[in-house]
Amino acid sequence: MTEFRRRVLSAVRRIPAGRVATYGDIAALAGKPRASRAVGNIMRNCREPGVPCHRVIAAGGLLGGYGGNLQIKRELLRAEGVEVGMGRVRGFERARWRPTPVRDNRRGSGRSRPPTAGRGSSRG
DNA sequence: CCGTTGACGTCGG
DNA sequence: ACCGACGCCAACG
Repeated sequence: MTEFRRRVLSAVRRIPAGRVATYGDIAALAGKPRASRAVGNIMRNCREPGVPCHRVIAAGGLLGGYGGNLQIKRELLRAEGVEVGMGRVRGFERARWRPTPVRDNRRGSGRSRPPTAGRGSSRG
């Protein structure tokens, strides 16, 4: 059990029913906004009880994957009130879990983009 | 919107 | 310990 791992599981557990979160969000909550992949891996072997890995979807509201049982994932979400379309969540932005509701005075900004380091750095 | 690219972290053989 | 695969994401052209 690594620090990252437990953080991810913890973040997923924090996802309330009727809402969804993306791998990137979970990864970010875990402290690694770039470890979205790792989150997927952790979810894959999601054997931990109480971890609603079905509430974790891909970016853009895409269901993502569920060991090929996307059907199950879809039903689970729908059972919680999350409308799911053709492999995509309806009102994804609405159902997107907001651990930090940016209900600040200013609007439009506030979302700091991660320093996508590497882009054009050393390739090959 | 599509294809390509760079990066993190974990699992399985 | 090494390598490939993965339920991915953001950015560029």
